[in-house]
Formats: sequence, structure tokens, C-alpha cells
Amino acid sequence: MVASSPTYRAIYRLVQAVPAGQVATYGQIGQLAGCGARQVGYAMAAVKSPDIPWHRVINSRGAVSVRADGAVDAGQRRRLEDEGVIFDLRGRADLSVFQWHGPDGGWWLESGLEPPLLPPPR
DNA sequence: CTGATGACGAGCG
DNA sequence: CCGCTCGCCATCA
Repeated sequence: MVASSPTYRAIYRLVQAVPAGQVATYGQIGQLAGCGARQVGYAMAAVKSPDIPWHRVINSRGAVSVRADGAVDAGQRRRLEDEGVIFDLRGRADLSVFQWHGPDGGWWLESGLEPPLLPPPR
């Protein structure tokens, strides 16, 4: 596995910044990391370190994604529910409530990474 | 170098 | 709301 490329390191760094009880979408992480959403999912599949809370990364519909083989990680949803994330009967969480707002201003400085030229919040 | 693939997203009906 | 199509970028053979 690669998972050591600068892009992947940035993705992992961002995922580690997601607090418990909140979730981030692939597109969101991808935008922050400066790459496509697919790379995020691919990076998650390559996660080796248990320090990466990959289970907090879900798709834009607020549902846990399925792998190529069609299997769903039951542990992912279970872990999120344990952190306070609520899933409806369709297996989807309310992103307007649980979606991560993103790293704060000082985070980028600490991470040693480069901000993705996002529109500055205010 | 080229081609294929992958835990996705937005747009459209 | 659901389902389909196309585009996206990085990595691998």
C-alpha cells in the first residue's frame, strides 16, 4: 500500500481532526485535502493505523459507504452510533446536525499543511 | 509513458 | 425521494 503520499498524509491528517460525535463527507475531506472525493475513499480503504477515525467519513447522503465487494462495515455504523450519531431507518444520518464544520484557523498552522484556499469563514 | 480502477459528487429526469 | 451518467484525481500494473 502506498498511503504515504503527500495527498494521503493530508487526508489522514484531516480525518484525525474530526471530533467524535461528528462526521465528514468524502467530498468535504477531498476539498480540504485538495483532491477528488474518490481519493479520500481510496485512502480510507488503505488505512493501516488505528489512530485514523476513518469511520467518521461517510458519503454526501449521510450514509455509510459500501465497499467494492458490496459488504458494509457494520462496525462503522455501530461506532458512530456509540459516539452519538443517529441513523434513521434508511441508515442515514442528518448531515445538517452531525456534519463536521471543518478545521479551525489555527489547525492548518499546527498541521504544517497548506490551507486549500477556501473562502475564509466569518 | 498508457490504461484501468476505486469506501464519490453533482446534475438531470 | 430514487436511480442513472459523467467527471473527478491518485495510484498501480
